[in-house]
Amino acid sequence: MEAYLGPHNQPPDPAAHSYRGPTPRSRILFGPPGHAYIYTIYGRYFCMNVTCEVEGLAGCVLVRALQPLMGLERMARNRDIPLESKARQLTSGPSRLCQALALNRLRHNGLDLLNPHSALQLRDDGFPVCEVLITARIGIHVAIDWPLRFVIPDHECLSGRKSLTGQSIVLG
DNA sequence: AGGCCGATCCTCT
DNA sequence: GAGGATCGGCCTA
Repeated sequence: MEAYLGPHNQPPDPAAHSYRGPTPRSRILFGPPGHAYIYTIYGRYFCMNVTCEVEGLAGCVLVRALQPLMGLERMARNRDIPLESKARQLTSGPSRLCQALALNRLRHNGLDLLNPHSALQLRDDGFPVCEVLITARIGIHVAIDWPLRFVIPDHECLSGRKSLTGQSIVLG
């Protein structure tokens, strides 16, 4: 995951969509926490974030990768890649995982991920994360060395193998 | 009204 | 490792 900070932070995060204040696209970021912010990138892909700050402030995490546990064949079909593809090919990358889960801006932007009636929900599956590596974010052209990317070291499904240098922290 | 460009992915070398 | 696809959104005039 990667964090993108709202303009209330000092210094403000110039890589964030919320940098210049609310716009029609970024209004979800200024809403309540725990909601999906999905945007179109390069005219053909989507990326999904989870809003994190209280209503009125912006701040989110971009989900860059996930480990698929079930429905792998369906994800492969959604991605239009061979059914026997490895997990990494399915969901390693912010737009790949949106393809795999068939997430799009029209249907999923703004959904409350903590509402048990939502079509898309965020739940704790109890996965034991014991070590997190903090690195620079990927694919941006400003604030390129801010330590705001959080990864599980050496995980099979990591996106962007590059820039794996950073500070390691142990949880618990 | 027009122009620029991106929190990417895939293909080809 | 480099380059093209592709278009909505945001800025400037």
